[in-house]
Amino acid sequence: MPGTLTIGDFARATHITIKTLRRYHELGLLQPAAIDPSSGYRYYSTDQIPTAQVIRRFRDLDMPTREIAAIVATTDVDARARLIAHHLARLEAQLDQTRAAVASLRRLLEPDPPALVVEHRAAPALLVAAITASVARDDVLDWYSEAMDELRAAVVGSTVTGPAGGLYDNTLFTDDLGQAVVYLPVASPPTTGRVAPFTVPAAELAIVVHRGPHDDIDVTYGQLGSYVARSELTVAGPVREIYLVGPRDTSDASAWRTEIGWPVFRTG
Amino acid sequence: MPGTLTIGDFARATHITIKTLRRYHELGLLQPAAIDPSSGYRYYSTDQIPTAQVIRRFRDLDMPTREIAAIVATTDVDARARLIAHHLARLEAQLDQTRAAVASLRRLLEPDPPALVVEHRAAPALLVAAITASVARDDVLDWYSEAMDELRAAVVGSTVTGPAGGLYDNTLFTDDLGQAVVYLPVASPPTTGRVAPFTVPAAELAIVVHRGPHDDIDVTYGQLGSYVARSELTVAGPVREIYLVGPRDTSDASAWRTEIGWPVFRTG
DNA sequence: CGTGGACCCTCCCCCGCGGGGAGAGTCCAG
DNA sequence: CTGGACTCTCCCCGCGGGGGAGGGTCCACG
Repeated sequence: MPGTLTIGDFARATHITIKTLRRYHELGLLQPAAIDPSSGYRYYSTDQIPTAQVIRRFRDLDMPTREIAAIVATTDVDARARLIAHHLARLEAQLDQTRAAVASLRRLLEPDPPALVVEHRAAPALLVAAITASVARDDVLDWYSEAMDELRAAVVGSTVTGPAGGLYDNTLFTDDLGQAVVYLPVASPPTTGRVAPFTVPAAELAIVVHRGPHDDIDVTYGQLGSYVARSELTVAGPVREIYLVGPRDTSDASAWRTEIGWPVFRTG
Repeated sequence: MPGTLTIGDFARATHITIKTLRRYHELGLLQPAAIDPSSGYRYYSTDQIPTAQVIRRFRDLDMPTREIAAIVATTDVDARARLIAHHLARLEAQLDQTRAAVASLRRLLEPDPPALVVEHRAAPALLVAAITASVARDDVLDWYSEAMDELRAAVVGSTVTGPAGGLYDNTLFTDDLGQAVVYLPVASPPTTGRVAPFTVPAAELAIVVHRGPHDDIDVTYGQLGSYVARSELTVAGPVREIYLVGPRDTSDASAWRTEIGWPVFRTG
């Protein structure tokens, strides 16, 4: 039959491996035009070559096969454009992340360990307006900025009595999933949507201030952690962060200040 | 013991999951400072925190764990720098590839199918200086440029009687691995290093010329493949490419011309 | 000093995307 | 008709990581 290709011919025409073509078939990404019911042989049409090439391009861009399947299955031009745009946005984000990782690696390799100043403080209980949720670690940043927007919107009119902060469950770091709280201290916390009054409990804290963007914050965490271990202290409860200076205050990321508070009590 | 952390403490201090720390241990990437022989408990030293953070940075940059292991195990600064530079080069290449894929995707989605001109030609046998090897598809580009440099060096003094070319086994496209030949036609082919005389066999060819950089070359292959299928022809032997205009001739990639020759014979 | 709850252990299965290879069936030109 | 090229399915492997079961360990509090 003219215009019909065996899987090998199709592989030659598209530069896609036979193995991969078979997988694309079973994933529903690229259905052969015909399958011989007795032999199971796959036969492709020449019309499918352009589709296969589009698939190849998207795979080169690391788009997940499920999304590619959605795109090639969609005839609606707008929906298709939306899917592609979504993926391109993800690529952008990934590029940014790579750039950030490179930069912070450079900083890390600089033989310039800044002095570590750990402060101990007995923090009293604090009444705040808060949003609480169970979050995965990868989602924390997105979740945080959304929640903080909602918080700011909920407290307009009230007097904000201090910098914003957050409490992060230990399991967030050990298991990539845990409770997280973001809060704003206000005189009389409202109850709106996800926003609810909350009392940050009193605690004995070991505190260190992280300077600069958060790409490096694990380094500061590490310093604090090693201080705590050396001082024979033990962790008691969720880690606290207080955002003394943040993106809302200045666009100069190197001026940001984040207080990290580790609830401790003396052991042994 | 001060300065000693359980795996959970270490996870909190480094922001690396317990699961991942255990994997890094069994991969030999990050050995715990001590292991309780009776309980199997892993204990880490605070000194290991910076190492762990370096590992995390490199993983963020998608460096394979084996390479990271090599880096953290090496005390030789130069060797370490070489390893890092190597990975940065790989990241660069990856960025280029992404850019190319995006560009060619855009071209592909433009509804602008250029006219396809397929020529038939009975190519006579041709004596050439050639390098032959079994190559994986991912390595073809690197292999090609190395081999071509070696060829050019081997034929200085001889008269080059035509454009460079290559022969590519079908299994290169169906299985990602196959024989590849690159050649330069010269009057009297030398034998030096990998370079040896070779006779490109006579063949009946279906020929199409690909215009522009090779990012899109699979599209031209697809057009030729679908022509061959519609014409009830069948493939007989390795695909041939002839580099009429290439990077050596002009840096304007859109001016490049590559002849693709598909050995065919009439079927049925 | 006992005990409960938090913590840690190993082991196995899962994901996506792809490759290697065995063993058997199919296709088709000479 | 036959042989060699082609194709089929099935299972295992790689990477880097996650989920969860089942069971042992640690230690502060009562």
